[in-house]
Amino acid sequence: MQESSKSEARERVLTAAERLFGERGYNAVSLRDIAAEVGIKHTSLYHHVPKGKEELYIEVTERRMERYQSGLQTTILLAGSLWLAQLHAAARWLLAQPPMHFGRMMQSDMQAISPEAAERLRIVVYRALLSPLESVLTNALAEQSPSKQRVSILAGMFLSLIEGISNLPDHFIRGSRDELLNVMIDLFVNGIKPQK
Amino acid sequence: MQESSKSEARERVLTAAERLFGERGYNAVSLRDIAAEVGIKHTSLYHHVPKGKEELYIEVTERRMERYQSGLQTTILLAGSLWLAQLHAAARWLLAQPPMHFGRMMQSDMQAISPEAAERLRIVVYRALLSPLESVLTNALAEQSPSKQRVSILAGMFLSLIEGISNLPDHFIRGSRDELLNVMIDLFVNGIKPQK
DNA sequence: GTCTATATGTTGATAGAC
DNA sequence: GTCTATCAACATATAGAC
Repeated sequence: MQESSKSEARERVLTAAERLFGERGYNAVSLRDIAAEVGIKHTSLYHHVPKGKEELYIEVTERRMERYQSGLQTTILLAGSLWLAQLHAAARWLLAQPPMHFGRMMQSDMQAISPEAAERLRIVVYRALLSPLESVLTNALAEQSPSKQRVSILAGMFLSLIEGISNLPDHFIRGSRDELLNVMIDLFVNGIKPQK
Repeated sequence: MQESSKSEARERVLTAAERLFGERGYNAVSLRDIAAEVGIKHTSLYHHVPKGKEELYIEVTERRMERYQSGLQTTILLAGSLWLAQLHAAARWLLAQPPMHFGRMMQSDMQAISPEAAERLRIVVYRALLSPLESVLTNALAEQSPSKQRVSILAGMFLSLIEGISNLPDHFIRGSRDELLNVMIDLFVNGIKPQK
């Protein structure tokens, strides 16, 4: 154990990068910012990530997405066998995480890296977030034996609704985000009309 | 008419800036990009917008939002008196526009400008997009006499669903975006269950 | 693993000629 | 209104010493 092949210095770099990229996005984070957070000079980063900023971004984004996927799956598993409870649990878990900034990732960060890397990452991101939700929705819609296509679309819309809550400026949130979550789930399950 | 106080050269600058900022976001557009589109040098921009890039961004974003507001209102007005038709018309109109990139605006562009300007713009953006939808939803929920609060939230979620469609990578769109629109409206009105 | 020194490019901005 | 010339600041990246 005295030789951690994935050195712990490198781990500190990745952790800092993941946090900063996640919070501010690709363009708004410089290598100097990341290095400063770790307490080293920015040129030292190249020892850990020889190919530079883009490689760093790709690596930490993949890490992050793996954590999203397993976190979501675990949350759903622990929520019991009722799909409505699973849906609530998934939404609550997602809102408890640092904001995804899904729209920014897709429309800003992906544009700033190479097209090939962007295309790969887009798929990774969608798979990580959609597939756990798709399994829940397949249960929810069991009596309708819905198409995989439709399940995917509904899962995407569920994510959009979650993301919308994060995008709201504070002025529009009188109550807590938990209340919004309930309104959101109600909308998703029953549509516009029933207040409850 | 021979003296257009708002000179037409300035107009060309604003038009180019509006398009580029809208497509790529604040950080990804340089003053040189905008100038090149107009066919002038980037230093000439300062004659039209003395305070520089941020002023330019604020001005064109406000313009854009005014057009969104009036476009939405007109669309809804022309859609007849049934709220469901109004909702469809609003959604179709929004999807026919150049993508809003709502999430990117809120999470990336707003972060790149001064906090005071960002706070003002956030409110402008939300008012422009939400208020026309709120009027439709107030009709839709008439029999429930819903709170203004709830109507605002639902309008925001409607926008999130629209935005979600723009954020989807092409791989996830087998059919047309029009089909997605129908699925989306169905979800918004009836919830998850009815296939239709 | 981290440093210093350095190369190279891009950005937003100003001054002043035409 | 547009230009040229110029600037300071900041970015990513490389080479090599310790």
